[in-house]
Amino acid sequence: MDKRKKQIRSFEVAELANISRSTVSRALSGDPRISDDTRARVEAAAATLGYQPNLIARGLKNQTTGIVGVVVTDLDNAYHAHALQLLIEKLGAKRLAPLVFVGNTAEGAENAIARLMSYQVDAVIALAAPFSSEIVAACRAGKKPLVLMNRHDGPEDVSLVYGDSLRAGAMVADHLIEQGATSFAFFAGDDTTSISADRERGFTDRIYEKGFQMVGRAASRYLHAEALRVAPGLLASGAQAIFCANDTLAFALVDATRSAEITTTPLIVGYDNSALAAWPAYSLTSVDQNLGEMTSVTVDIAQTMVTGASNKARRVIIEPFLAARRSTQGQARK
Amino acid sequence: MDKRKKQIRSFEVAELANISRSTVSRALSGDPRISDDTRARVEAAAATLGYQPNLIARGLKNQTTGIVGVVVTDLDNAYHAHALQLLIEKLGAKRLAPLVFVGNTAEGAENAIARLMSYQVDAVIALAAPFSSEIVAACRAGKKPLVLMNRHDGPEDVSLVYGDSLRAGAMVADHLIEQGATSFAFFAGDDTTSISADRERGFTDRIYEKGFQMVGRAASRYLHAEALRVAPGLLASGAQAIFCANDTLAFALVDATRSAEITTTPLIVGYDNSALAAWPAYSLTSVDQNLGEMTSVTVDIAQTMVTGASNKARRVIIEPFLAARRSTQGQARK
DNA sequence: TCCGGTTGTGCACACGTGTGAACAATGCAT
DNA sequence: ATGCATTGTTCACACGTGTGCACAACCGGA
Repeated sequence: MDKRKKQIRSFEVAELANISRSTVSRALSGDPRISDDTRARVEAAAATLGYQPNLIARGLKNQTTGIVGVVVTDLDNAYHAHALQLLIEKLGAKRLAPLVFVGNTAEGAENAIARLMSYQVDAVIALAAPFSSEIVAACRAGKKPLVLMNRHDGPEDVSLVYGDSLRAGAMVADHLIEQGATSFAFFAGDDTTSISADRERGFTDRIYEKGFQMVGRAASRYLHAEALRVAPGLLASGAQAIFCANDTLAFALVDATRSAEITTTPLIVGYDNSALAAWPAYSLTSVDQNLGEMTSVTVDIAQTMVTGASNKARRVIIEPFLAARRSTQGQARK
Repeated sequence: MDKRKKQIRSFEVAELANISRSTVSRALSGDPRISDDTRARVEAAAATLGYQPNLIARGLKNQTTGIVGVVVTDLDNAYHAHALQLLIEKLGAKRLAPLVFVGNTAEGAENAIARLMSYQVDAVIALAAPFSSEIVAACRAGKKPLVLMNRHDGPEDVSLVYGDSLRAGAMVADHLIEQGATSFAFFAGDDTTSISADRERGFTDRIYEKGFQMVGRAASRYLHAEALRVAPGLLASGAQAIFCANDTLAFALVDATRSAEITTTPLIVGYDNSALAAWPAYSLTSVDQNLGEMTSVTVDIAQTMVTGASNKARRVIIEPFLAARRSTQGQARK
């Protein structure tokens, strides 16, 4: 209807303060050449009019928008959803705005990246994106800094932030050996990234190093239903302790132990320490990747690149820790 | 380093095609006044150069950015996370870009909205935002259309999309009565929105209408740990069937029945039909709000307002349905 | 009075795009 | 040959902002 009621611009502020538009800009940006009383007058005028600068126009002029593209896949996975939340919160705290795209479908991914670049984002954060090669190419073409979360391989010019999967695998092995287990198995995921493979390698290397044997292995996509079908075969291996590449797999495995008729329940360890792991229904021992620190470091890197303080790609490894719960207390679970 | 390698603009395309810049713009936007062969030439040039229009500049000129602000709270709640994922996907399918803000902290909320408006979003979608009054005020001041998801009250000029909680409550009551229950209880949430209250009213009204009695009631925030502390008191009421305002509450209630020493486990119904409800560990009967349709309608409304096809606020009620599982099969659970 | 320095402000341009209006070219009828 | 409609293209401006440069005002010293 009366949509033509104009948005208030810096011009209106200048008019009210009896001053030129450029002085308004300088006063609000803290230019030292502006006298204190005119600055006060400008600020008063801006406040009464409720002036908010148009960040689109500013972005066009300054060639920097304050927008960070975030590419994420599979938000059904609680771990990714939590990471996204932390990213959004921490970007917001640094006055960066996240433009989020979900790239599940392969065709949508290509498209999403193109649109993301069209919006002149200052940086791109990709979270567990399987199609990262296109992203890398697009960011390189557009000269945009790129941070990959949860991947440990990539070209020289992209930043990497990821958990120390090898060390985590070793930690889990030590913990299970301490609890008295002597035969072991691994429940793998189907990552296109090699995250699952690293967890497995760190685990098995330590097992062998300590003189024990791996007696079973299975793999499944990170879907509860599918993992549930695969689980009985893994349980049949008779392993006393099973390390799962992911909490979802671990929950399915626990569910399988309940429905199947087995004499002894193995010790079970998951990965991601999702909220559900702490619930009494599972009380699952799980590796915590320290997502809080991981996301903090990620946005720090992104911001550093944006402000131009440095454009050197960095790679940071985050140390995980183990949240031990009932699922690895051999005696308590008879 | 060599960051001064210029981004290719429409000017470069025009240069390559031996044509003026405005003709490039018209050719790509499908203006019928452009001859077919020049259009083909322009498209070829754009393709070889990999031209992607600068949406920031376009947004400034057209006064419409294609960006939709999404405000969400509490992404830890799997239900919200899932809704956000669907919103992002469906906005993407309509070529709208979601700028996401999390407004958990009250101080951050005010700030987030201001920045959101500064980015000249075309519309705002608020998902279960408790601080909606500020959002309404900001959108009204900025003349931006606003869609509230999962709220059934609001001013005349904002659109509302929400599930029919009263009907869902009645459906649950009918289902439990069918299963043979004769005494009932309700486990309430602490919504600032009145969603939980509606679910309760629809439920109890039907219970009374059928001549039965409510014998218990408890309330908790939507946190597993807190709900777990409250649950035993509710179980002590001896109700044969308990309807929970939320799956999280229901899961806690189920956990409580396991740890406590009770002779008969009540029938339990949750709300949201989260992924976990289908897992065998709980197999929880739950109300499905039909999030797919809800989010579709929401982005449809947003898009309609953006394209200017209509600026009349709409309110749409989504019909829920019941996913019945083992938790309400009286005989199977002895 | 003139000059040079300091301090505060305004003019005009640029960012990359879309679009109304003007204009060149062509065909057709008078 | 001239007027007129049609078709394809270009010119010039606007969107709202930041900023280099010029410039006004003022002061102190010669």
